[in-house]
Order: sequence, then C-alpha cells, then structure tokens
Amino acid sequence: MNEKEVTHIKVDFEDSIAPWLGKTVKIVDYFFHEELLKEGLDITKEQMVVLKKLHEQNGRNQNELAFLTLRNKSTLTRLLTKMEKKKYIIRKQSEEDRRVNNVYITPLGIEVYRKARPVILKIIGTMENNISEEEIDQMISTLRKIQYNFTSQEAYL
Amino acid sequence: MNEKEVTHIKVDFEDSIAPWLGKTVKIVDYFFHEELLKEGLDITKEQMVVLKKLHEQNGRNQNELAFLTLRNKSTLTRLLTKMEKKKYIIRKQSEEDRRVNNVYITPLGIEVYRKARPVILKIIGTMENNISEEEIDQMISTLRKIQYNFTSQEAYL
DNA sequence: TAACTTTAGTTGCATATGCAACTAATATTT
DNA sequence: AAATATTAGTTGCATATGCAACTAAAGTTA
Repeated sequence: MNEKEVTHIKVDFEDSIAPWLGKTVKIVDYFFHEELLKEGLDITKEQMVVLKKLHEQNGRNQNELAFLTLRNKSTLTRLLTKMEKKKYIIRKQSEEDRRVNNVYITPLGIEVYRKARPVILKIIGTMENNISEEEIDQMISTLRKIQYNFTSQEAYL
Repeated sequence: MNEKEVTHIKVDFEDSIAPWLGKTVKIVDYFFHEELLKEGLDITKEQMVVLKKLHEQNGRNQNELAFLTLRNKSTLTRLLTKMEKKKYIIRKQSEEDRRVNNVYITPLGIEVYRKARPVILKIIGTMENNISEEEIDQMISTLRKIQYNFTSQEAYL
C-alpha cells in the first residue's frame, strides 16, 4: 500500500466497528485493483460494478443504474462516458421518453466482464479464507442491521 | 443518497461478504459527510482522520501520517496543503533531516477536532444501535481475519 | 393551450485518490 | 571524496465522487 512500512508507531485500535470496516474495505479494494492490473484488464472496480449490473439486467437507464450502484447520477454519467469510449457499453435514447438513455453492454463489454469475473472470485476467495459459513452469515446479518440503522428514517434524526 | 429511489427493481443480494461491506461503508460515509455539513464544520471525513491522528500523536511526519491513515504520500501531501490553508495544521521542516516535514495540529485545528468529535460519536451510536457487544466483537474479529488474509504475504499469491 | 413543475441526463467546480516521474537531501558504496 | 542509492516530499496525469446549476423533454395545472 505504502512504499514503506512504519513499524515503530503504534496504530490506535478503536473499540468501535467503524474504523475496522473502513480499513478492511480499503485493503480489499487495493488488492482488487492490483489484481485487475495484473491481469491486464482495462477496467476499474467501479466500471466493473456497472458492467456486472448490465450483464444481469441489460438495458437499464442511467437513473436506475445510478440507484443500483449507489452512485450519483453525475458520477454515473461520467463513468458511462469512459466505458462508452472503450466500447464496453452503448447508450440508446429511449423512443417512449426521449429524456431517457437505456444502456446496453456490448459484446466487448461481455468479454471483459467474463475475463474480470475470475478476479472477483479470487478476491472473494482470499477474503473468506479460514472464515466459517457461520461467521460470514453473522457478519452479513450485522451489516444489514447497520444499514438498516441508517436507512430507516426514524432511527436517524 | 440518490434523488429518487427506484423501488421497482430487484437488487441482487450476493452470497459473499464483499458487496455488503462496500455498501455499508458507502452508507456510513454518506451520513457522516451529511452530519459534518449539518454542523457547519469546514472539514471532510478524510481531513478529520488526519486531524485525529495528529491530536493523538502530534508532530508525526508526512510519511508516518500516510502510513497511519492508509494513504499514498501524494494524497497526503495534498490533504495537508488544504488543511494548512485552513490553518488546521502546520508543517515544520525537521532540523535533523531537512527532507522531513513534521506536522502539527494548530489551536484552530484542535477546536475543529473537538467540534467534530461528537459527530463521530453520533455516527457510531447510530451505527451500533441494537447491535450487541458480542456481535460487535464478532464482527471486529472477522474483519481482522479478512485483513490478515490479504496482508499476510504467503496467503496472497 | 399556455404556464408551471418535474424528471433524466450533462457539465462546472470541488474533493479525494494513486502511480510515476521528479527534486532535494541524506546515506551508502567504491 | 566522489559516485551511487535511498528516502521524503511534490507535482502531472488519470480515476472516481457529489453538489448545484443547467438543458431538454415530459407531465401537470390554471
């Protein structure tokens, strides 16, 4: 991650989940990115998320894609522009409503997706190494609760 | 998060921890950012992390701070530049080694930190609402394992 | 129908991020 | 001592991100 490890400093260990969560995601993201590079795939983690959604549900419009990938619509606009330049996706203006762009994965996009999929599986494999099914289920259950704590409106005032 | 919720689409629920982790962090980050804004604090989450470290361990150099906050040194350079402009920190060139900048939190920085601290506590409170001590410990334990899976070199080849 | 409102998507401005190439200073080697 | 290597920090280029203001199209109201 960093060029040089600074081993003589104590990292303060928090009592709360928050810093652990953030740090874990950073580490996982870092290795995911590194693996994609290693495989010579011209795609980022974020673009992969969009490609995956399109692979599952082709033709979604930008608004839907932004929602599904937890992104702002402006961010998505720019992600799609880059992906369109690389010919992984195409935008098609809807005929019923000309404000809407439906987005489609291209054959090249599918190819890249297929090549990148093993990388995801590898990362997940590394991640869940030596972690039991129960632990995984427990973790997902707790993560769901946390999400609920924020997204159920009354809880957060 | 997004202007409009698109409720009629099914979100695919993964079997793996990975997407749950990422999504949870995104949601927590979003609310943290929103709270900082609400309180009128002129500071970002990322700058807060640096400020916190300095509050605990004042005078660390940039290299150490980058390591402690899991950031690239170039990212840290620019974060510090912004924070220095806002007079939250100052850089002081080390006398022993003139390549090194030691970084110090200013009185204004301490003030901002003190004001932002309750926001962190509030977020952590919301987050851990209705979650037992055991669940939290279990979660941290699993997160540590995941981190270990990536950072122990042999495991990742 | 005309005026107003809402919606989908884009763009300007700002933040954060990392890699690679760079400068300056220190440390090491020959 | 001079040449070489390493280290700390900065900067150029690229990515992703979100807010707010914008355009164009569609929907609603007067």
